[in-house]
Amino acid sequence: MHSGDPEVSRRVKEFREAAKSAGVKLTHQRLEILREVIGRTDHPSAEAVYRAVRVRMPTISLDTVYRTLWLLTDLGVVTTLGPRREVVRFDPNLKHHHHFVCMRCGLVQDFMSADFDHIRVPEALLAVGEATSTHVDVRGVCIQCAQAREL
Amino acid sequence: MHSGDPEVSRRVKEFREAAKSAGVKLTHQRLEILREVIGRTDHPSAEAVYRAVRVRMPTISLDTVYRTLWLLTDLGVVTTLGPRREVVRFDPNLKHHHHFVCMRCGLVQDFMSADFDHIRVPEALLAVGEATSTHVDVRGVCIQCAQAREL
DNA sequence: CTATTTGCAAATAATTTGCAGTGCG
DNA sequence: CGCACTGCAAATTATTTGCAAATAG
Repeated sequence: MHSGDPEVSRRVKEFREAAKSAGVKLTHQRLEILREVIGRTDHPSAEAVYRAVRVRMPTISLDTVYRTLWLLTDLGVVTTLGPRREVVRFDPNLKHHHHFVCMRCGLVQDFMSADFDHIRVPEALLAVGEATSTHVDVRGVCIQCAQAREL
Repeated sequence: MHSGDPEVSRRVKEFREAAKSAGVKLTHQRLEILREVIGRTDHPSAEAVYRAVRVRMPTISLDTVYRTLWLLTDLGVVTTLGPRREVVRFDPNLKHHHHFVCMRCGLVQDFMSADFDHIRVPEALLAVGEATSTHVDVRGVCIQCAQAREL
């Protein structure tokens, strides 16, 4: 995927519109960062985006990259892999299990399911690697948060 | 789950054995930390374990909690939620997708699957919350790492 | 006894923030 | 032309490490 890619121009245009309606300025830095992150499939860290963009724009700073990536996230143009700012959390459950994750409060509840332990994976994955196990994240809203919202 | 729980004693015994065969000492601190983490289902952070253990053992330090939790992880007594030490990574793919994760090199490859988008979840989850979407993590070894291992 | 382990304090790493100058609309 | 944005440097937060004293085996 390079800069001339129609997908990239489509997403850049999408961002121009989102930026306008959010009253956000279109700076050279923001466009470069956006082009870089859209053109990648390896889920880069802020640092990795910084290194790549700096080649074309040597004066850019790492904190601008951070600020811009969070801005893009807030505008719904990109997402993050896993939750924002994760601290290490420990899990005493050694059995193969799955998670229910509450999108409101971050609750993570384990559950077992023999069906989920070995789901048949798409044929196309053979080209990526060999699958060992499958883990399902069920996202939703937990009972407590659902009740709090009803009030 | 409290200290008298048979499950806790079973796991403590398991740890005593693992510790002996690894040539690791059984300190008061380690046993308290182990009891605390085993007795919880909320996947606590090191900080949370520290706060809880400090009630019974006021002189314990946060770094001992960290060292012990990683020790327990290395001994295979507990695991972590997500990979060790995660940096934020950004994902430009806004479509509902799933991940193939290589356990060797950390590669995360997106893939689509309409089947995986809405798997029927176990009835028991109704007691936990309302499910909105399902996301599958397929763990395994990617082609590159598999080839490297063959050499 | 003596090698591990602990607690303290200082070091790191990733990320965020305050501020003065710069540039988009 | 004014307010949002940038770059720099300094602050924060989570986690790790060096070291002298404490302790398990």
